[in-house]
Amino acid sequence: MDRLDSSLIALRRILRATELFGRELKQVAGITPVQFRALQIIDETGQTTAKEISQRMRVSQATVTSLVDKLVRDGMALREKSALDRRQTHILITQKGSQTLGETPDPLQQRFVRKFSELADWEQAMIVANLERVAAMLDADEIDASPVLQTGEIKLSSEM
Amino acid sequence: MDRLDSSLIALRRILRATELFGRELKQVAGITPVQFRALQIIDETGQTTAKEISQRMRVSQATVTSLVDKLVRDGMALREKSALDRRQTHILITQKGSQTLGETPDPLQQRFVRKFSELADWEQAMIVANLERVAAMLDADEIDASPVLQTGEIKLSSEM
DNA sequence: CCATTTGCTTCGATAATCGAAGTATTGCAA
DNA sequence: TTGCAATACTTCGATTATCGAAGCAAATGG
Repeated sequence: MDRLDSSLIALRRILRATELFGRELKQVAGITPVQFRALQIIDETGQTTAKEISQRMRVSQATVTSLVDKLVRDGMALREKSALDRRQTHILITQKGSQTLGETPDPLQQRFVRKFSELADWEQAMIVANLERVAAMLDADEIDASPVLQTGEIKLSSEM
Repeated sequence: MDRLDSSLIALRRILRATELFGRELKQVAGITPVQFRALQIIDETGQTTAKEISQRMRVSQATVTSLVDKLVRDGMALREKSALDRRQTHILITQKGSQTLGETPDPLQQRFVRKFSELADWEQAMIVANLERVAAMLDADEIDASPVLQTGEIKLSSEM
């Protein structure tokens, strides 16, 4: 049972770290992790809809509306009615948005990347295998495998 | 670099799972993860102060006040002025609070515990070692090693 | 005994989140 | 074709979590 405790504590530490890095992100870059995540999705998809964001972030459309409101308010994104289906609204990233995405140093990722890179090859392989194992243990069946997440989001350059 | 991506994706999956389990907890048990965490701390310490909770959860005292307000409102906790130092307020858990703690099935922990228990001995050891390693990589230096965390909290019977 | 520190609450603000209700618009079916 | 259901989104009202600043009361140290 000792091992179980240790593993849970380690998991906690990981979660806490992401949480705290989220706050740091907010301080440093003036954007919240959630907004950052939405912006990433808008950027990736080029021309997103509220529905798309809502599905990928697994939040309600109402939430997306308020999120996009904030991005628009801050000049990071734009809304544009779709010509084809006028119920839809396309959401576009602005220059400023791209710039923010590009410049924002995600402190969590940076730290992890740095430390990870310092490891020996076999160590990296082992860590990946184990992280994936744990992820598989936690991923509930009802939850599909989409690698999207809302809190303490990790910025990934080459994202699915 | 592929490994880095894999590890980041796995990390994400872990974070997302905890996030979603947090929501489940709220639905099922009617208590939010944050409140649950506060309640755990109150329970563990027997007679906590707002300051203690604030430090362990790493949130401001103002936040703790509002958190405890909710716990008190819901009959999970009580406030009691300290006789020794009358600036302090002791925060106590109520019967209902204990009951909630005891009965609440933390879905994340349950799942993890079950899966973890199924593993072979050496696998468990390896996972612990690797999780701890990752935790160490993410734990910023400024952050002390206390295994406390606020979001997607994992319930631990024999904590710390 | 006064000034400072400490512990906590109050106030006002913001973000994230939801469900329900409302507004267009599309699309299918009779 | 007309009309009703489904779809896409917003608005509204509510809740939680969170903070900083300001306030109040008690302790403590000169």
